[in-house]
Amino acid sequence: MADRPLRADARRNRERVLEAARELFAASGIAVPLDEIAARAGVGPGTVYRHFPTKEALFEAVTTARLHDLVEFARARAAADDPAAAFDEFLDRLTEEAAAKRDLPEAFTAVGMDGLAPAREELFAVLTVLVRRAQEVGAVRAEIRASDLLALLKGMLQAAGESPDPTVLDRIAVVLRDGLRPPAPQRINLSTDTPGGRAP
Amino acid sequence: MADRPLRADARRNRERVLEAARELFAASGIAVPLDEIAARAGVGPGTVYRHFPTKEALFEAVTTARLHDLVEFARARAAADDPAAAFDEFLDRLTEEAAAKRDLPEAFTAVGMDGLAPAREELFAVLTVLVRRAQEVGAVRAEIRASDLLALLKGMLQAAGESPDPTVLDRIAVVLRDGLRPPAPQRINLSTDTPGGRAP
DNA sequence: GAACATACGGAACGCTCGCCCCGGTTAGCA
DNA sequence: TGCTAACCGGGGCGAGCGTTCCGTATGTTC
Repeated sequence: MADRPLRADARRNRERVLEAARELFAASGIAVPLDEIAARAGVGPGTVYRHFPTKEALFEAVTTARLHDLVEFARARAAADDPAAAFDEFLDRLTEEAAAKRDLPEAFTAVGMDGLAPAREELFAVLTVLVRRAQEVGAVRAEIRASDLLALLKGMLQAAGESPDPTVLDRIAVVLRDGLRPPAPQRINLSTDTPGGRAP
Repeated sequence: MADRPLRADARRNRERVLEAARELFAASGIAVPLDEIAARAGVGPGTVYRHFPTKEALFEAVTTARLHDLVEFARARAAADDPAAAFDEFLDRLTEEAAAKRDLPEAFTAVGMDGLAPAREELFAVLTVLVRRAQEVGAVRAEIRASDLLALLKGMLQAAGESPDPTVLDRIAVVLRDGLRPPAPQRINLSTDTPGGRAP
C-alpha cells in the first residue's frame, strides 16, 4: 500500500505501455484493442492491467496529459496583450495537433470518463476567457460561445483525421478561422460602402 | 428466384424493419444493435436477415435513399441561375438535415460499404459542380474543393449531432457559411488595391 | 549467492453482437 | 374449408474484446 518505488522492470514496462498507448490511441482512437497496445509495448495484456485498472483509465492517463498541455497553452494566451493574436495562436496549435491525433476529439466529449472531467472543465473555462477577450476586440463574432468553439474544433479534428489528404486540414482551418470572425470587415478605420450589406 | 410478389405479412414486416432502422440509425448511428431494430419493428432478428443479408446492407438501404434525395436536391441547384443562392440553399438543406440525422455523416465516409459508393460518387460529382459555379461568381473561396466541403459538412453534422444544445448547430452553420466565402468583399465590380494578395 | 517478494505472460472467462437454423404459424389459393 | 409453401420468432453459435487468474520468471535484499 505504501508507495514503495516500483521495480525496475515494472517502471520500464509502464513507460512502454504509455508510449504504445500514446501512439495507437493517436492513430486509431480509443477503438484500438488493448491487446494491440500490449503487443506493441512488448508485454502481455495482464501487465497493462497491473498498471492501469481499466482500458479507460489508460486512455485517460494518456489524454489527460495531452489536454493539460493544451490548457496550459491556452491559459498563457488567455492573459496575452493581444487577444486576437492569442486566439489565432490557439487555433494554430489545434491545427497542428490535428495532424495525427485522433484521440483528442474523443477526449473532448468522451462520455462516462469521469477522470477526464476536470481537464475538460479547465479547458472549457480557459476557452471561455479566450473567446470573450477576442470578442471584446472584435476578432470573434459575438454570438459564439466556448461550447460552439469546442464543437467546431472537434468536428474539424475528426473530419481532418479521417481524410487521407493532409492538405484538407489547412483549408478547413482557414474556413473556420474566417468564419469565426465578425461578418463585416469592421477591423479598424475603413470606409467601404459595400452595397447589399447584411449587417447594420 | 423469380420476383414473385411478397406475401402480405412479409411486405409489411419489411416496411416495419426499414422504418425502425431509419429511426434508430438516425438517432444513434450504425452502432445500434440489430436486435434493437428488430425489437422496435416488432419482429425477430431472423426476420431482419431474411430481408437484408447483413446489417450493413440494411444500413445501406436506409442511407442510400437519404443520399439520393440529397443528390437530387443538389443536382437541381447545380444548374440554377444563381449559383451563390444555390450553394446557400444546399447548406440550408444540410443544416436542417443535421437536426437529428446521425447516420448521414457516417454515410459520407463509411469504409467498406461498397453499396454506398455509387451514391457517394454522385454526391461528390454534383458537389464539385455546385462549388465550382459558386466560385465562378465569387461566392466561395477559390481554393475550396468538394472534398473539403464534404469534410466540413461531415464535421458540422457530427458536432451538432453530439451536442445536446440544438442552437449550437445554428452558430456552427453561420461560421461555416461565412468562412466559405472569399476573404475580401470582392463581390462584383470594385477596384480595391488589396496589398499582399494571395490570388493573382 | 540464496531467499523472498514482486511483476510478467498468456491462457481462459464472460459479455456483446452479428448471424444462422429449426419448429411452429400464417397467408394465399383451390 | 383445407392444403401447401412461404414466413416468423427466438434460441444458439462463433468471433472479438475487455478483464482476470495463476504458474513462472526476475529484480531486490541480506
